[in-house]
Amino acid sequence: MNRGFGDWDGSIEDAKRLQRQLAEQVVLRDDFADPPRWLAGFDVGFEQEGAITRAAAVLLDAESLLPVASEVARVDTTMPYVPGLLSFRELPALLAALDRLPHVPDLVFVDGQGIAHPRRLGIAAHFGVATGLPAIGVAKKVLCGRHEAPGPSPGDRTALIHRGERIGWMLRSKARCNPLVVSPGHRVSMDSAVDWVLRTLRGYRLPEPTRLADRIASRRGDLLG
DNA sequence: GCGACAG
DNA sequence: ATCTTGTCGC
Repeated sequence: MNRGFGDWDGSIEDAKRLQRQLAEQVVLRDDFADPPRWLAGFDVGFEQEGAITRAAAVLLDAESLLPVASEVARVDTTMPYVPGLLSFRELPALLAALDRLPHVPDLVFVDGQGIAHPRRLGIAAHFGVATGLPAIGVAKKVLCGRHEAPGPSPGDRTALIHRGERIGWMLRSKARCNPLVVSPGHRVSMDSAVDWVLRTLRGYRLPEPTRLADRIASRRGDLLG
């Protein structure tokens, strides 16, 4: 394919048109190695007052959840942050980081929404369609949709609904912590999306793939501590 | 028209 | 996202 932006002309309106077009290509069924061998987590941070976009990619062994590699890619920031168009700002850096990993992951976790998006193409879904890789979106806040508050225990969840459609889950990953917004991105079912987030938790609010990528992208240190 | 609004 | 230490609550 290209780089994930097809024939986008650079305008806001055309970006939305492309999102609706790419959203039609999203696959919401489980279609990845069973069991997956390699997992990967992705997140973005910024340097120089936002002039540079820094993407972090961490590869983990699916069985042990231990990181086996981590890469950082820096690219010039081109677009401003616009709610609903996040991927147009961050996807280029994420793809650059992906290219640096020593192995192609079997399942990817991206910090942000999957299909829990106004046009069903959050950054995790865009990443999935652009790369063809199975992806799950793990966000810290809701972009759109309504929901009931999930119970207090880890694992408790409620449905996130937008315009009558089921678009994701509100998941309590850890006691006394705000719930996560989990939604499938590509080649992953609604149920597997939450199951995999739960299976990769390590006592923190965020699942390991995203938690580790977060630390690196935000310049807090390496894979230790 | 008004408020909300991933990172 | 980012600027940033201690502090309140469980």
